[in-house]
Amino acid sequence: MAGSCFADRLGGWIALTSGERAALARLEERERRLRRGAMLVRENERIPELFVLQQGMMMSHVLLDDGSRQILRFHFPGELLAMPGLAYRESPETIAALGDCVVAPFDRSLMTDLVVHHPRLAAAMVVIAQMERTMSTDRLAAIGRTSAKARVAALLLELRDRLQESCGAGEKKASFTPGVTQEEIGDATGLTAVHVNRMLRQMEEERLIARDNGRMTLLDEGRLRRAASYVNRLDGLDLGWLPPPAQRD
Amino acid sequence: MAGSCFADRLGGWIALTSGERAALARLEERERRLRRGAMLVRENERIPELFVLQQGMMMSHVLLDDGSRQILRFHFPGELLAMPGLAYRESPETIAALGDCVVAPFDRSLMTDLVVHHPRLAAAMVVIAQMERTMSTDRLAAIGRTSAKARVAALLLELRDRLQESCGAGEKKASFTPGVTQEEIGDATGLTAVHVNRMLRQMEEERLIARDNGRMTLLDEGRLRRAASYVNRLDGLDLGWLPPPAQRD
DNA sequence: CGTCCCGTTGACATTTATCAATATGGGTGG
DNA sequence: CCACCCATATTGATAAATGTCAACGGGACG
Repeated sequence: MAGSCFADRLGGWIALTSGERAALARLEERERRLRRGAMLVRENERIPELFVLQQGMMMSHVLLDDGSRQILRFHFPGELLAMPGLAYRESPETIAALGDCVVAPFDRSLMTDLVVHHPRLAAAMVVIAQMERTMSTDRLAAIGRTSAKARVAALLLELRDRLQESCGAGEKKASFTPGVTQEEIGDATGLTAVHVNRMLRQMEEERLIARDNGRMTLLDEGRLRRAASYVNRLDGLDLGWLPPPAQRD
Repeated sequence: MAGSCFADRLGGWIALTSGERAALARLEERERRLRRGAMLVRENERIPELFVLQQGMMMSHVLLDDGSRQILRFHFPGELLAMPGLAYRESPETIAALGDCVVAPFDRSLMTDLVVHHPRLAAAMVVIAQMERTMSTDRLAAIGRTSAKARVAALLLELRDRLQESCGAGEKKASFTPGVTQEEIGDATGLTAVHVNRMLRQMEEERLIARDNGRMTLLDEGRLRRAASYVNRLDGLDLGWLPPPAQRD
């Protein structure tokens, strides 16, 4: 029975006790399937539950008055969804499936139990929130102050790194399938689909990337990384302050 | 003595027990004064401690290779600084004083104690992190998908709202002193100082705002709010899932 | 076999940046 | 008190980056 996607991801950072694993498994007792394009949570609507993404890729976005869309974050298996529900009555963002997905819905009250009985997991929630905040501010700086090409490059690197992490792959592969359209890349980077296309072509001509069908290969990752001033926020963690696991386990 | 700036702010959202107040007071036992322009934490350097901002206004920013700057967030009294230190070994951002400031430094280990002995405060940390993430994504959407005028308007509204909250003021005043230069507004909104100036002038001509010396007055807040599609993220909180206070208090 | 979504390309428009010059005002040393 | 100086604000002329509109192709899928 699958264990827990979220526990598997956390387990990559800290050694979980069996008691902690049991508590996390409770978050994923139910499951819900979503078709490509389905909305899980809608902007400005009440947030009934939180979710663990088990399979597939999703995104959070907002729609502006003029109909344009800003994608705030892509989500990969093992991540928690709708976390703003821990602060707000209504969702500040829409969460939708990029492809067919499976999510596990759970009630906020389970989070209450977690915080009370498993302080170390509570601390892990704080850590995750800080990581997400940092990735969000990285994107902010990219959109505010870097060129179109740099933004696209940064997004490609981020997608590659997060894709690989969620697959639990060992070493980094230069080749991967982004799984997002050029329009989605544009909505994530604050560009138009047309301009994203031109930037990809330009990067192809400069031998920074190669494309074949939906597949993409990073030909010169060092140069790409510098051009984008990209930092992988899945690295460089320091969890030394986390408390020891709860005693009762 | 002095109590705790952070506790005072938290107290606006949840009724703190005396035990909780005592725990929070430990975060502010030391104090450090900063002059305008002083750096508290530098990008890519080790994060020695966390801080509570007690007096003055600060900002977090990053510097790009080409020398340009992106301001990620403004900080007001009662806020926690350097929270990414809970996840990363090295700071992803620089934190600097916009004017003369007082901060209280404290060790990460105090956060560990807090999480273990005061689950409700641990939950509050998660809530704060979600609020900051949401404000950050609001800015992201503004920079990615709205006009220069809308971004400036949104920033003015945000500064006003947060300034007032930190002063514990009751009703909203239309008139306030932003306390930031046009260049800083530009670096926060992804614009140049020159263009910020033009946008302010234009908003003045349209009778959206009035300026007198450093003071600014929002003449038509409704229109401004719509033009910026601004939402005040200090409102709309739902903390219903927070656990009860620890028993030993 | 049609249709729709996605990618691609060109011509042109618009927004915003860049560069340069001029105020303005407060602070500082003489 | 005065002369100067620095940071900030303001304005105009021009350039660069990116958006908009329009058209076309290919592949997936019903």
